[in-house]
Amino acid sequence: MSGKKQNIPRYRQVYEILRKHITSGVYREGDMLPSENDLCQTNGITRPTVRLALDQLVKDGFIKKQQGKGSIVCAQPKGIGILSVAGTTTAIGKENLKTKILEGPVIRKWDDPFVFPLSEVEKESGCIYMERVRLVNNKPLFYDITFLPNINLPRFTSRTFENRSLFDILRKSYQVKVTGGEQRLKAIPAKGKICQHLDVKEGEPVLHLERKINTNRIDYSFYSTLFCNTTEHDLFGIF
Amino acid sequence: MSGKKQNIPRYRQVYEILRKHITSGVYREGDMLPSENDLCQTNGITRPTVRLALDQLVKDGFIKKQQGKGSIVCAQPKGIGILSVAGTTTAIGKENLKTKILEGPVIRKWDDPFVFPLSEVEKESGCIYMERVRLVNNKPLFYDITFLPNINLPRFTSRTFENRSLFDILRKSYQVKVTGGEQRLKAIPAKGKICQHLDVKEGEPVLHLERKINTNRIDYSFYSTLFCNTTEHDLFGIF
DNA sequence: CATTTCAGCTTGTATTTACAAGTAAAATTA
DNA sequence: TAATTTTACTTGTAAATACAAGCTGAAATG
Repeated sequence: MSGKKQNIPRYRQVYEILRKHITSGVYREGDMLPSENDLCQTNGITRPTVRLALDQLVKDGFIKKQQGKGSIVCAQPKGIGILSVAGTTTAIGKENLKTKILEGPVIRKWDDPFVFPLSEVEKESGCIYMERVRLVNNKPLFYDITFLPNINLPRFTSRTFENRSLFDILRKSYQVKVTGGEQRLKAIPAKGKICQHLDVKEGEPVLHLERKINTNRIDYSFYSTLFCNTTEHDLFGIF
Repeated sequence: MSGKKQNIPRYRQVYEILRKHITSGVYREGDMLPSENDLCQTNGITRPTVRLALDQLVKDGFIKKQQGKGSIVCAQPKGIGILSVAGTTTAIGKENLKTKILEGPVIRKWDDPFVFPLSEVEKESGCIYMERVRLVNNKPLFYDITFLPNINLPRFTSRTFENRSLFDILRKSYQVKVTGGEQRLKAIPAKGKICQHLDVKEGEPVLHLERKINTNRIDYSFYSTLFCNTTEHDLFGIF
């Protein structure tokens, strides 16, 4: 036997297949996807199941649907897809992205007060703290401070994060999948560490995001404070 | 008879009812919604239909679901929900929001080049141009420039927009519903008209959004350039 | 009494079936 | 030929049904 027999839903499997076909160029911008009935036959499933897969693709911006015609493949966004669900790494592609660790991961107390309300369990457990800088073409783009509740993440602080995706590590080593979250953002003048890490002048406008990121573990969320230099790249999102 | 007999899908009706119950406080943060089977009985529909309504509520951030337990009502965001689908008006509530028209709506040519690629039809038709300022508690928050393709919107330029929601007018008078869109954002230093309209100092950081907004009319999108003073309010979004 | 088992609830996934509504091209009609 | 109608496709909405999987509390067990 090859791998462990997982129990991934059929609609999820079909979603992954179609997504791969789109990102790898089997279907290109403007192309029609096979009709829902075709996809039923091809994959041996029924229409409601196919539609679950397609709904997800619509939500992620890969296709748009038109009644009476079909599913049309969309252009892939060129910006930085930080606003949609997916880590930074998948959003810009691994080629030009480097991750530098500035601090941590270390276990420490939460900031008090913290930007988002914390449960008692979270407060007691303390947090895993990490500071990173993401560079695109060797220029600093994100200055990212991550806070993870120190709950059931054995040996986390001794792992290597340099040039690795946090989301990937969480998913593959701890079965923690990101399902969504909330964010608030504003434009602020750069100062202090932000200037230093993003290589911008004092007072220069930078984007400031505060994100709460939810996972498949009920009541397990983690938090990220993010500063972004948007002079060269925009942030991109669909809604 | 009261109004015209419209043909709104059942799942959409149920969505509107539940949404109203949540926003008006019938259900409060942390409350459980009735179970899916209860909602079936109450509304005389079946589970797949109920689930369509609930899916939409999840997407909009009103509830979160947990297998084995139920649907839990979420806290309503306090920021400005500009990043999710819905106009600014519904996002902050009508109470404190005023809209001031600075210019238009007038029919004119598109900017060339335009931020988003335009189809030939859009280019030929010209655009309806409008500049507005949104004030919260009488302080300017958004400076909004709207571009609508001049296609099949009779008498649009002679309508009154002062203190009215553009999304509402489009939906009620032209049956144009917003279905989603894409946006790119960055932090920029304020200058010129932006300083003037948002009442901020030259060089002060403001948020700059470029949005393409899709509708239920196929191939009908409109565009919005938005500057936001985020010193007092953040922008809020879920993903 | 403490622990385990189980029954009854919840949401998640999936099938099958049916018809409505929108699109486009073929077939018919003037 | 040109305009109209039909037909055959597409996606959208909806019902009825079934079982899996997760949660909770009551009943049975040690």
